[in-house]
Amino acid sequence: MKDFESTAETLIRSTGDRVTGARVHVLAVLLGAGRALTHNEVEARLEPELGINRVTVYRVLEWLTQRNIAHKLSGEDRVWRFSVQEQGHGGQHPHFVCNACGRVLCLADSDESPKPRLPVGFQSTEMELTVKGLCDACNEHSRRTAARGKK
Amino acid sequence: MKDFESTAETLIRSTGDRVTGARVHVLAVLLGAGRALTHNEVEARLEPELGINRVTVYRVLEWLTQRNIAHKLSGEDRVWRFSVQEQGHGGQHPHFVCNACGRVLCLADSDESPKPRLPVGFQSTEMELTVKGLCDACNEHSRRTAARGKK
DNA sequence: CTCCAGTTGCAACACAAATGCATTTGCGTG
DNA sequence: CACGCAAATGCATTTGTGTTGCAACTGGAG
Ligand SMILES: [Mn+2]
Ligand SMILES: [Mn+2]
Ligand SMILES: [Zn+2]
Ligand SMILES: [Zn+2]
Repeated sequence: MKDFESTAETLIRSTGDRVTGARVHVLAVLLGAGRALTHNEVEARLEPELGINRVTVYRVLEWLTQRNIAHKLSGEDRVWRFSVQEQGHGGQHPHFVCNACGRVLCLADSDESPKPRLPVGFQSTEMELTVKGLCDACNEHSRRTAARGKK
Repeated sequence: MKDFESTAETLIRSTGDRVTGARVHVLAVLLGAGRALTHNEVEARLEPELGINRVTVYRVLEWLTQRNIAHKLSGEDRVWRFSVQEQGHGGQHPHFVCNACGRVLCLADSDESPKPRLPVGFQSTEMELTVKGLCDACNEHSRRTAARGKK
């Protein structure tokens, strides 16, 4: 908890921009999440007595993205998800989305480059890979359900 | 035009469901587009005198997706885009998004499978690859602008 | 031609995200 | 430490996409 807040403060201070309560608390939430969070999930994890406004959370998340402290990604549910830029993950890295619970997380960079053929005149600058499937929890759950059915 | 409409009618009739004006016209628009269109783009290309309702367009696009005549994909702008399922493109295929004009189109399937490493307990069922860059038109445009700047 | 399940139109709704503007605050300066 | 002000925030309102409930309409089977 407190640990995430001090890490957050350091990261924010390093940008040269203002260190505000909202920024520290929002970033601390992201640091402690271990996965990509929606705006709503971030807001739900902020203690209510902090009185941080909904719009402020939006703006802080946007600011974190611009400063490359976090990155945002769009999902099938038309909702932005934000995740801290973990070290070891390059600027571009694949993501995983659980088809059952919707969890989203960043994956380690794979060395390979698929590079599909583009039409003539087209030029590629970046690439985004999303892997879909079942996360550990949902996988375990479905395994157990199947076993129970067999009995 | 008329050609797309008859193709559309054939495709729709083959589903066994009702062949309605809205379905024929919406599908004809998609067939003539050559790229993925948003709901708004589809609506804009429908002649106003047809009097096809906004909600109907949504429902037709959804129906086309369920019947695998079209497929929908989510973009960074939180807007669904619909594209006819072209033959030669498998159920899963990569997509291209132009960073300048936002054009979205389907790419031919690449034979390679990148398969990034997943955390333990995770299971992958499908994968989505999006290539970003400049389309032919925007590429040409930026090339010309650069040349003019040099002069 | 008749009938009715499937389809459509319309109004209202849901909900993430953005915007305008007044108020507050972090922090550099003296 | 108090001051000043650009940056940040809170609040109300708006925007944009997509959805839902329900009454009216219609494609096409019989
Ligand atoms: Mn990521
Ligand atoms: Mn496609
Ligand atoms: Zn899951
Ligand atoms: Zn373009």
